[in-house]
Amino acid sequence: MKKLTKRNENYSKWYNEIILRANIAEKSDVRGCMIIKPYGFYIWEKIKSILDNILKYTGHENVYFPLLIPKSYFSKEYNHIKGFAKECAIISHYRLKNYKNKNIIVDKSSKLEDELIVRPTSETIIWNSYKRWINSYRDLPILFNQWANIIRWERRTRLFLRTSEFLWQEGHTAHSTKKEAINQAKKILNIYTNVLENFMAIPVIQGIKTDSEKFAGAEKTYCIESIMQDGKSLQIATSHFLGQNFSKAFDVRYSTEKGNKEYVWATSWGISTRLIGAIIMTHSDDNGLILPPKIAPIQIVIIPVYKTQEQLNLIEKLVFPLKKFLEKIGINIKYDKRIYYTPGWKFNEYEIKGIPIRITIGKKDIDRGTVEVVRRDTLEKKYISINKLKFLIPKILSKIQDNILKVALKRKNNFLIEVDSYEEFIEKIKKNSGFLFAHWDGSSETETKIKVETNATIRCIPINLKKNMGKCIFSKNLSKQRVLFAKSY
RNA sequence: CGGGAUGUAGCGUAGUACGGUUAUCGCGCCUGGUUUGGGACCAGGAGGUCGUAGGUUCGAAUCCUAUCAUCCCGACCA
Repeated sequence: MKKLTKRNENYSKWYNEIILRANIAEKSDVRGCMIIKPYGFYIWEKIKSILDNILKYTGHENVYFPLLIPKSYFSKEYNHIKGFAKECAIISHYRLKNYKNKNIIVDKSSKLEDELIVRPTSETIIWNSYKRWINSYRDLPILFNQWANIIRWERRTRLFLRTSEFLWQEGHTAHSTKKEAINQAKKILNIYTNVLENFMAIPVIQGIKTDSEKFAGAEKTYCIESIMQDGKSLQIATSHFLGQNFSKAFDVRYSTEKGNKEYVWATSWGISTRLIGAIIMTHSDDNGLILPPKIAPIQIVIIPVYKTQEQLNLIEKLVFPLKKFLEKIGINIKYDKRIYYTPGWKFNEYEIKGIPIRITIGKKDIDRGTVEVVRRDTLEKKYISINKLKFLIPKILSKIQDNILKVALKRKNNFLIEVDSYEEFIEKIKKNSGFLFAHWDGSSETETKIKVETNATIRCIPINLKKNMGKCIFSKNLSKQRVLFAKSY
């Protein structure tokens, strides 16, 4: 097997190769849809279980709504469907028939009167139910979450970053006050930030989308953006304050304590399998994937090096108790004694897969009472005495977790550049230099012109970065604060 | 939807200008043996309706027509 394409030679080729070679996913015969393989799906399951626990702990409940949505529901919220109309899959028939021999055709007599839309997101079908479930202030808040797949008919797709079908989590909440709904949207943004930074080691920037970039149907879209190694921005999560748009469209009112009828306030929010793309592009290097220990399906791999059965027996006398001990404290270990692959082959294989720690044990080690321990993030090789090993392993795992966050954080800060002239802006954006932090006059016209001329968009109006007055780099008009421009995935 | 290109084994490919034995090579796969501390080696083996359909011809991967699919560039993209 040959080496991976290097990142600085062809970043997107490197990205595609790493997914195939690490056995995370592959393209399917269905255009724009991918097959997520066990190793990749395990990463998704880890992310899912971490977030799911936090959501449950903070009072959210999981539900499941149908995949298919009657077309008529969509027409109730015009702004919302406008954003999705061009990428909806429609079910118009429900039966096949055998034409001649093996030629299967659609049975035209099975045409549906009210066609069904494969969900691009579930606001409409969920709000149709909220109408029946919400009558009183006592019914609120409703904090529902759904783990599901959705379809958006994308013209151009990339594994994990933009696929026609993807897996996600969509939260849909209903509240009695505007303030509570806004707080909910912000709270979710913080939960996402926590999962990203503390578990996936991906440093992020919290912000608000401009009108042109916000979710169709939302009053305000909060978002999380992250910068990838190549200097392009990736939208990682969104949390929408929907105002009363859906409650008005679906006529969802509740009786207040005083007996008045009020429309309820809403939020929706989601993260998707796109996060797997973010992990790859945040942490990995030219040797392959680098996974944060907290979400790695396998945290440690042990590779025996042996010539005879007697040697293998000696090795296993050490390996089995160690494996048992570490598994007991919640560490996932793989012991790979396959004889038909050489140790050298395995070293490369597990490097591509990004397994945080590799332990090699051979006759030499047994004689010396040590094993060889290699960290995936630094590729640093150490010999550690067998006695100390079981206590040091958890420490090394947490060091790796900290270190890759630190590296990513440093890169993010280097990519964050203040720019005060349009000339400099154009020059930097040509080189994909990351987030350009520049003054903007707040108008959609300026935003569009900059986009047309430079291909850069306003990724967000940051929440936590300093605010000061200035002049718009494009129009020279007054600007209240700097915003983040970047090229994005 | 506009412009360009490509379809040959699981993957990557040679062969196509100018039609002519049994369609080339590498990786991977299977069997046996030797190996095993950074992608081992030797020997043998399996695997193809050359995207699909039609046409021209004594003869088509190669020429013609249609069709399908994919990729790239653009447009579009909460």
